[in-house]
Amino acid sequence: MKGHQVTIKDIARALNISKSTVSRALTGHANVNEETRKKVLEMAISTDYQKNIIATNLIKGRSKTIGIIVPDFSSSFFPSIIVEVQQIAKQKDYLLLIMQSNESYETEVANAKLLLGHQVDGLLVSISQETLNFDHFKIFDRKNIPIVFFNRVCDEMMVPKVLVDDYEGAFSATEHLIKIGKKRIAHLAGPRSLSISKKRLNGYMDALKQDNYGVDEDLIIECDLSPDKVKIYINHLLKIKNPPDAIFCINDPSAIQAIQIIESMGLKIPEDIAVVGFSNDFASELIGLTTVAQPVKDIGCTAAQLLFDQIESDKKKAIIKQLKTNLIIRSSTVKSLNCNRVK
Amino acid sequence: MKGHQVTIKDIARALNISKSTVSRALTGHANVNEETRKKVLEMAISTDYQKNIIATNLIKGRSKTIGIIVPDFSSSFFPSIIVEVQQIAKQKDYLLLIMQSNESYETEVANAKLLLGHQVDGLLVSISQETLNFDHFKIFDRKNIPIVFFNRVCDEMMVPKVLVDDYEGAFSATEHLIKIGKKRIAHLAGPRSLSISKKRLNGYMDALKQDNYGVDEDLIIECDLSPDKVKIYINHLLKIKNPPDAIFCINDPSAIQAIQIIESMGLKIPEDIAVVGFSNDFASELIGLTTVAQPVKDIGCTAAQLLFDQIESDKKKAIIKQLKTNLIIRSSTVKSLNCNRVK
DNA sequence: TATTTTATTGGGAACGTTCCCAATCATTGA
DNA sequence: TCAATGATTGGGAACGTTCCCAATAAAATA
Repeated sequence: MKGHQVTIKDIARALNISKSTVSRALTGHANVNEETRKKVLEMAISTDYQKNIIATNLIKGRSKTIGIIVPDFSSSFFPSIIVEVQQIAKQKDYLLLIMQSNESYETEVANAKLLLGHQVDGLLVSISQETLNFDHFKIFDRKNIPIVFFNRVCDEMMVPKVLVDDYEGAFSATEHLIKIGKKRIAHLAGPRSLSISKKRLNGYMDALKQDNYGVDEDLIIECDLSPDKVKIYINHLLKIKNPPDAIFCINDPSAIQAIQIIESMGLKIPEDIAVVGFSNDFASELIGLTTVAQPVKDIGCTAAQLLFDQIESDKKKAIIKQLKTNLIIRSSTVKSLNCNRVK
Repeated sequence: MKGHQVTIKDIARALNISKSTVSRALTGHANVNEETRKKVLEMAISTDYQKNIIATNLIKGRSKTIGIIVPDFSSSFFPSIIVEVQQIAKQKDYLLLIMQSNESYETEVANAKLLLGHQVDGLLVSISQETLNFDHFKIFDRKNIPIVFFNRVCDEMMVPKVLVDDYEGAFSATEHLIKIGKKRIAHLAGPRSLSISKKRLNGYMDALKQDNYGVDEDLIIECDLSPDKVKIYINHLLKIKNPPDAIFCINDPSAIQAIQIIESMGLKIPEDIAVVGFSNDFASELIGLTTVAQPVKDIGCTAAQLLFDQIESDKKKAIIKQLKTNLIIRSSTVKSLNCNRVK
């Protein structure tokens, strides 16, 4: 179906000039007669000529394209970051290739290979929860294609990373639960494979220890991030002999799920059980979830900036930027606070 | 910084064979000695060889790439559709280029041109609220590059479109408000430029007329889709001399905003004012918003399918698929219904 | 008038592939 | 022994650009 696309050659033939001249006229290069240029430009418009960026990239040996691999679009977190990156890429005249790993290692590897094949000039990554092997990213490093990790990072690679202070965030969330008088604080932890899980777990445990609370292993559940599993674990937590009076969840979606389950069992939030999440997704404000806010815009900008710094400067530097989190207290931990849900 | 990428030529030189043979070995073509193939494959792996898809696309005259232009990522609606499209594209071995117009006509035009330059084999579009001129899409048609509109469509182009029954959805939403006894039902309408706005407005008006309710022009406010504006209009509606007892909003984000404003003024939902939205975003279930659900998965799949039908079959057909909506009644219109927000 | 300078142009290689066509060689059959 | 067949290979054009280098013509200088 795709008919013949107009090329520089067609314009050259039609005007009876060489393709070199047409190329010069179109790219705004010097040394082309004004009259000729005008004729070329007119012809280009009237024939719907559109330059083949692919061909240009091939000859220039760079693609003006960067890739980003994120786990999913199931909350507002990654889409928000992508919006920021997209904006910076656009302003640098780069194309952004967006890929989802769907939390699958295999898909992530396939995505990485695909991006390599498409000759990306740089890569942003937040790894899947399954990823333990990083060979597919090390290839980029070997080929000198800059790579920047954000949020879910690869510890063993010496490349720039953008993180938030997960330990500190988890610590203050737990401390908050202690301050409002909770005695048995559970933690729905993330998969052990992710360093953010470990850091948040440590923040949680250290806050408990500091206040002379014992760490009860029964109250810590490591779970993968699929919704079905979360349901099972929350239900389990509510049914143990000495159930928790608060739950600090690894992220907002699981915290929101927890709230739904807890309320459906007739328990009161926050009186019976208080809930805290992590990230401050769009939905969290609406349902009144107390959560550790991550500076999404800043994460996106910083990661993109670090990437372009490397692309443009040709030097490697394994900077680690750690951004601040911010505990936002809402009605899932403090009753009196306003909550915008339909009562 | 970007070093020399390994090419087919390098492998050929290293093994002292021709690049034709290497190409054949790598593409799995017939007529290559098993031993030679093995050597080539080994060398490819040990040198991190990655085939340049760009070059292949150039020579094959197609890009195995499709583009999608959506207004934004500010609700779950478009991301959800993209996830579906992404999945189908992947399974067809196509790359998906995701662009956002940010509700800006100019950006949309730039996006379309960029996708043309990147030689997309097809395009999916949901137009921005500013778009009144469609020349940038007609170019695709002239170049015989298939295009499919979804949700926010271009009426004047004879190409496939995927729609939901907006009229019917709005009608049943309004009817629902009438049934629960509301007398002054307002409508926060979308921008006149979008046909979905008109259809939803008509559905709203016809439902009122059918039940012998007069249409009060004071209760219909046309607004663009920016959050600030929505705030102003809702505030206005609540302050007119004879204020509404229900509001049917053009979409979920504005309905959610309406709820926030109404509650912050001390009014009760749904007793004082009932609110209905449109789309059933992720957040809507959480806050108990009654809404007209759109089948996002189906929209994404259908649109992608229609696009690939055209790409693969080479024939044009201006099918219009109209999918069913589904009114989901929650606590923003019926009090007794469960709502999962933190009380 | 002869020579240099300047403006404008065309030719052709290159980017990394694919793929057609011929070339080579060994093997088979008559 | 010779032609025919088959397997395997290499050469080279092509995709649509960019860009270097040379060619041409006109204008300026000597």
